[in-house]
Amino acid sequence: MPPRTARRLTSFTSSDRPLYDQVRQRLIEGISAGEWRAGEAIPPEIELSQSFGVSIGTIRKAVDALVAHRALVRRQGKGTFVTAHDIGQLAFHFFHIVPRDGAKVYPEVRTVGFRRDRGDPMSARALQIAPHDKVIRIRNVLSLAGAPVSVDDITLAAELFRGLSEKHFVSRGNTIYHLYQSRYGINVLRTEERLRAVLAKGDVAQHLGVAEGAPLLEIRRLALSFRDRPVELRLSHVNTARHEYYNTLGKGEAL
Amino acid sequence: MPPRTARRLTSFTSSDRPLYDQVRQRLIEGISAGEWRAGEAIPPEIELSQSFGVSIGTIRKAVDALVAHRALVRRQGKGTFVTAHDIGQLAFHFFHIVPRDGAKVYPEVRTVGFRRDRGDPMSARALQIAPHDKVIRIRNVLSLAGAPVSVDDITLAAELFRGLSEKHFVSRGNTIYHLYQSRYGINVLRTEERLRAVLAKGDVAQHLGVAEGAPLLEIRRLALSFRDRPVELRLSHVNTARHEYYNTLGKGEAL
DNA sequence: AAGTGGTCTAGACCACTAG
DNA sequence: TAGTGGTCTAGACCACTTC
Repeated sequence: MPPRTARRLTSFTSSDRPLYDQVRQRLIEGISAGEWRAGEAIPPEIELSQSFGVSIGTIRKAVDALVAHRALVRRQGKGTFVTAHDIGQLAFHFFHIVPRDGAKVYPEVRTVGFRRDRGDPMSARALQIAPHDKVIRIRNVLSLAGAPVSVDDITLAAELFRGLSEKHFVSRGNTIYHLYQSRYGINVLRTEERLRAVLAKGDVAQHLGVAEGAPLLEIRRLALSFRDRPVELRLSHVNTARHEYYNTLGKGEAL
Repeated sequence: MPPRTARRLTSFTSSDRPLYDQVRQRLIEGISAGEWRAGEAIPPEIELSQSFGVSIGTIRKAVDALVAHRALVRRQGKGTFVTAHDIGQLAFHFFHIVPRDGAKVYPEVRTVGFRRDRGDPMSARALQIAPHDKVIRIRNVLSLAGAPVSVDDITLAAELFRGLSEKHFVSRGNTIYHLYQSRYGINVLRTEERLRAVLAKGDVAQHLGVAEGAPLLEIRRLALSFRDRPVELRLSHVNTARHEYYNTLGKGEAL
């Protein structure tokens, strides 16, 4: 066996980071750059192993990390694919409003507002854009089993979503993230959410069909892509009379 | 090299589950049974490898899964330890109330109620005990920076926590889970939480120092141990005027 | 120096998918 | 049958901790 140091230098410049970490980084770059798009397969492990000049075990360790982050999915006998935010269980990964009794249902989305605007200081800071850069503001009303449950006010950096228009929001389901991915190549990987209880008022109360002063769950969500790049800011007001926000901390599966 | 099948039979009865899965299961059993207690080290990998009759790589894969679930922590050069729910970052893993502006602070806990009772149907079902089995009910008031923020009503199966008394709750911090672990050998691994917005009333409002009808965040939390065994049911009412519930979905670290 | 976990390799064989 | 990911092994060497 040739000395490892020599081989490492053929593919990677010297670095103190582990090899699998560098491979992981390269895969991320390939996905971000659109080299492999959502739903497409990345090259087979053996091929990656050869082109990167590392062992298959190292490739597997790099891929493992990306699978854990839901950036990739493995399918035995078929290949390893870039995660697609299609309708399906994955759509629920970032949608946590469930009926207090029954089972999960797909939400119906109705877009009631769409306009271009200048960013306010709060949004701009969250989205990491300049204070008065252009933004797109969308208001959606989400219904479950026919009844309105949540009013979502979405803010996007116009820079990232050129050419976005109201007609793109006719699709079924909560998969705006699928739209981001298929049309703009932006993969939402994780979100940060801040929840509070507030009192209903104004048009939000009207949309939800509740009285002013009714208790609502307020959710401020920031959606992030690779390298924690901010993608979307969303302010939701949820009527929790018949629904609730369900969350599981620690790995979801039992040990 | 001897055939793998022969070796496998020396340690494991025939099974279609992967070896690393069986090793993982055995480690879980050892921890649950108190063979290695919280904060203690499990045997070194090479020793496990020999006693289980599998390769070190297989041991590592089994341990990896337990580390991902926070049941174990690795410390290079020292060993692999059963996770201890001591004061520290781990205490925050299940505590998600943060100031809306400032940084995280340790909550001060004051126990204002402790009594033995019979389970109501709801609690009994969640804790998986018979409808009228004995339970322990505790009420804690959590304060951050001196101001009361949350009223927690905790229900425990008396069967699991024999001899528990009010005086055990004098400790600082949110680490009731440390008490469960050190005194009863029960490791809380994950929680399920259901959040709603409600209106303040009665003694809860008084404890929090808010008017009746103020919006509060209600959290119903079920804490689970190995094999999803229910440990604790907790009903919290949080004043989110100056604090909020912070949650991150998808792996917490950036890619 | 001894002992621990962390990284990496090379290769065998199994399980699943597709033509 | 060929190609993919999934499991498992055996062993080398590195990085860190402790004595």
